Amino acid sequence: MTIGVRHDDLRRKNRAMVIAAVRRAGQPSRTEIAAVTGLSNSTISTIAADLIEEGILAEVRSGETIAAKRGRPQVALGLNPRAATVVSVVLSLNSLSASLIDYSGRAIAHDISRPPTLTMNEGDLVEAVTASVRRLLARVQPEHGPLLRMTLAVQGITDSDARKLLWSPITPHSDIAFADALEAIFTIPVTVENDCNMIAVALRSRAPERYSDNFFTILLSNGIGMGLVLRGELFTGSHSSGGEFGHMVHIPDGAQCRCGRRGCIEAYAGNYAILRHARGESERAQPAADIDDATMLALAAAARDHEGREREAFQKAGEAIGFGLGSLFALFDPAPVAIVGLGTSAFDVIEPAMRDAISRTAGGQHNAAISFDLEPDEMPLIRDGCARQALAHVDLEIFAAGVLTTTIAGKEVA
Amino acid sequence: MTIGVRHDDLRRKNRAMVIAAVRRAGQPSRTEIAAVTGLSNSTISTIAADLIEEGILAEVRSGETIAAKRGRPQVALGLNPRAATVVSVVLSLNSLSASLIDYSGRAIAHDISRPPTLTMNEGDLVEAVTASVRRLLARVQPEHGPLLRMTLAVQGITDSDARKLLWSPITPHSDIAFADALEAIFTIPVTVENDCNMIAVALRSRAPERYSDNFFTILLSNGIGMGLVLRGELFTGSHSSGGEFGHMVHIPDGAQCRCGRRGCIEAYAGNYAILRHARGESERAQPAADIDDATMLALAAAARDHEGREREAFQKAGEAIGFGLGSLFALFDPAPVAIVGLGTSAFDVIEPAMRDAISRTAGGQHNAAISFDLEPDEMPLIRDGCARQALAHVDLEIFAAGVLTTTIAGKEVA
DNA sequence: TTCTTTTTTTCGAGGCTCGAAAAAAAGAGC
DNA sequence: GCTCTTTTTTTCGAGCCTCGAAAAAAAGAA
Repeated sequence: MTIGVRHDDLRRKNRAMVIAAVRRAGQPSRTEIAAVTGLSNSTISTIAADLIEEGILAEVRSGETIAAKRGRPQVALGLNPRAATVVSVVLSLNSLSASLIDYSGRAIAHDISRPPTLTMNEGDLVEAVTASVRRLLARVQPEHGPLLRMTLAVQGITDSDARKLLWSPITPHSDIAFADALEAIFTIPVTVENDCNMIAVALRSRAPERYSDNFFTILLSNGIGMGLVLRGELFTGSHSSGGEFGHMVHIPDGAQCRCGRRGCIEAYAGNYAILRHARGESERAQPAADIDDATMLALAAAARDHEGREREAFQKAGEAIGFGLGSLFALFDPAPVAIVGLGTSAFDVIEPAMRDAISRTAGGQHNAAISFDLEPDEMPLIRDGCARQALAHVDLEIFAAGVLTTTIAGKEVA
Repeated sequence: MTIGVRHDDLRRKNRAMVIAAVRRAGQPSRTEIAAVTGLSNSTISTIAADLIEEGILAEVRSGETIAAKRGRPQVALGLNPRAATVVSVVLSLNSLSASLIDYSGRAIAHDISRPPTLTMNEGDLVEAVTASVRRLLARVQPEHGPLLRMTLAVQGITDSDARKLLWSPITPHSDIAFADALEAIFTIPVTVENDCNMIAVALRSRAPERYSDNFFTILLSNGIGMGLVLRGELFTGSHSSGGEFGHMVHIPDGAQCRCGRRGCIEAYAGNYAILRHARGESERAQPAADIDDATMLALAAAARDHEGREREAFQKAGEAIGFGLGSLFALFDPAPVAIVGLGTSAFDVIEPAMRDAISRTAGGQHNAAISFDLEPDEMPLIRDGCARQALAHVDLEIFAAGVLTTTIAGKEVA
């Protein structure tokens, strides 16, 4: 059952809230934080003083703060960029990108490489990641904060502890224990996350007014991925990474899907499915593993240009996604949807069929009110979401706990 | 954003936790509560003393507590049945049942009537409910606790505040403001809840070891209802009552559904759909509004007895439910499922087709591990869930807040 | 009757938040 | 340039809350 609230939890939670308020608002004053959190000025003052002394926050005295009002001017509080650093690694098909992020969320350095993920063996894949992170760290001056967290985003399914990659389209191998391997080398906590989930995290922090309570992010690429946020929290299922929108059933016993089953949404809306249909191949034809962007852009151009199999293929894709979303809306009520990835470049061809499908479902009653945000480039979102996720862990698990205070009270001088 | 934790919230939360622990465990001792909640013995002792003084808990000195061990015997704590009463009302097709429940969850009295809901006008429907509650209360001796809450369960869709019935198959009228009407008369807070959600609440309290984190309850009757519990909390969508499993899309542009759209799961698995198929009617035939139990039992018997359209109809139903569950499992990972209602009487005919369908979906990999609980009679579950829901409100909003203590501290003697 | 054992209560210490008051840091007015 | 006003931030004492240790209570065991 729920565990009791102990006395020290109180301070920990309120510290976390102050940090979160600063992260969200940018550079709020103590008074603003008090207003937002509902705590008293004196409490915020005390907590802020602690956090500043611990080097987590810093007073920002930029020349132009706000309109010079009468009265004592507000002192803006900001995250101290040197309080910590985190590493955000994005591993995708034939592509690997590691970034060092400071505590305020700014990128310090990147390391980008293009390992042939489909043909590498398991050990080499892990080695590629560690080598990339090593290069990244070697290049950095020591004046940045201590490295406290690493998050790895991969397409595919992870275990519920976010420690292993159970299955991924980028490699034939399964059950790769990335977190263990990386933790052993870099001696900091590591988690392995699904890429679409990280996109959702990024969108929430970028546009909280739109993406807050319930929303979906859908990644259109060779496969169809989904990030699912319910009640403001990432839903990742009870066993694996959940949210397998692409493998909801569209047509029972329908087209052959990459997953081995038939009729999944992905088997109509994934790049391979669109290509297959455009080429006039059978619905049972074996899915292609990797389709380059140029091919898909050419298909989209052809679909836009004239009637024919290409246009039909995108319409089928739109229909599959539309019925899928309709089912989601039946379950969760209409919620904001973000469509991410190269597939957005063909969205004008996809959208009419998609909306038509939605309007034929239970979610369709709000069809007009449903709007789709398009984000063509998923990479920056994934990287950003990864960083946010890692920073959130640092905030909650390390800085909110107030290690320094505890140590002083527990062992050292009074 | 999340609001700060204030000092008095602490006591309120811990009081709520003690009450919850007693409600869950039955008659735990103070020591057991301390162990379960992680709070110290002294804290539990203080809180328990307060709650006893306020008449919320009571020491239970039944002769046979537990095996007489050495040492000071544990004193069992129980909910004081007279601390409060709540009313649980279940309104379904041509049937209305109101129950008075004491604070310990035991039913004190019932009032059962059979109003013709399909033909009544809106005002009469509200009047039927108030009259039933009035009869119920009139019959009760005054020695029971004060009436503090009422919950009304109805099939259909409610608004997000649980105050109105937006749509229901039991009446042609819509937007019925039950909560306002009842609150005006009985001067206690009232909420209107979906029946399947209340089934989920009941199951969680009856078998928490099975139904805790994520689970689904599916009600098979003329329509198909669902209760959805995610992360231990009822999910009710952002706008309406959500969880419209029956209106997820099974076959795009398929059979005519009662909701006016086509291809919904319900259009294959609802009683009217099964009857329609068994009679050899077209998939486009208008759904029947009310089918009596005997007809459905006869269909099930026929299906069990010999091959033919009846059996085929139930198989189609199983397939629709199976693919729907497969999609759910793709989204949420496999989770316990409870099948409720008269439809369970035909479950032996439905199950093979259902399992076969699930095994052809992404959720199918765990097919063997998926077990279905059957609960033929939904009424006691709905009634019980309603009562639990009302009691939970009393626990959290009234008793945990400690009105008495506040009053004393705020205005009266010290 | 005395000793053990276990549960429950009591009591003082230490933390935390709050409100009120004080201090600080500006602009406004003359 | 000085004083007044306004707003933000800090300080301080009061009041709760939880905790651990010790005491009290309530049995069975010897």
